[in-house]
Amino acid sequence: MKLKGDFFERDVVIVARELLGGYFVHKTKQGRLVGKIVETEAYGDADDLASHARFGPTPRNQIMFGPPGALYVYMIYGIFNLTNIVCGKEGSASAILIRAAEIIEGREIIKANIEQSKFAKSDGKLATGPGKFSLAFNIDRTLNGLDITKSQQIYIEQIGENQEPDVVTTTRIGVDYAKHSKELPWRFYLRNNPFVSRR
DNA sequence: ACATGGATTCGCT
DNA sequence: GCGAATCCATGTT
Repeated sequence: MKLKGDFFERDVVIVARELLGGYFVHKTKQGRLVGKIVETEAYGDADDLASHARFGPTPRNQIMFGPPGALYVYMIYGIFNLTNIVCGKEGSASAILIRAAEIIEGREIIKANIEQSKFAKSDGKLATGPGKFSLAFNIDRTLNGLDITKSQQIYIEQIGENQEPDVVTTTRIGVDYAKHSKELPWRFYLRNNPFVSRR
């Protein structure tokens, strides 16, 4: 079933873990793209020195302060877009970075999407990293603010699993600048899944 | 107005 | 392990 607003209106760290195994769905003009989420990171409010919210509300990050279930998409290094989902109550700032997915449906379309970029390669690995995930699933900044709990175009399905997933909890990638916050165990991935971006 | 540097990826060493 | 590619948000002057 599709995830609704109350799922995202909770602590970002809890939601980040529970998102693992969910199916990210984007219905594009070319066809349906579906990926199983295998790696996430949680980003918090002003106390989290790795989060865009650390400076308070700004034009770029204002969507993080809005209602849960919204997409937060921004450009990094002038090259890639990164896909996040806003969590917590309206007025609080937090979001989950989707870092990697296992392709379930739309592989050929996704390959073509990735080949459009000068800086990503489609051979072998398709959505193994946040930049490649966004490319693969056609997520760009025009979708910033889209409510995935109401959209028919983009949503996340929770699949009923027989058993609890085996989750690895560790520190986040690429946040060495974040002083003490870089030690927070806010990265989650499915153990032994080959599509996780790094060990 | 200006300077800085990043929630990345790939290729070369 | 390191540097380049390349845009723009943010903090500082």
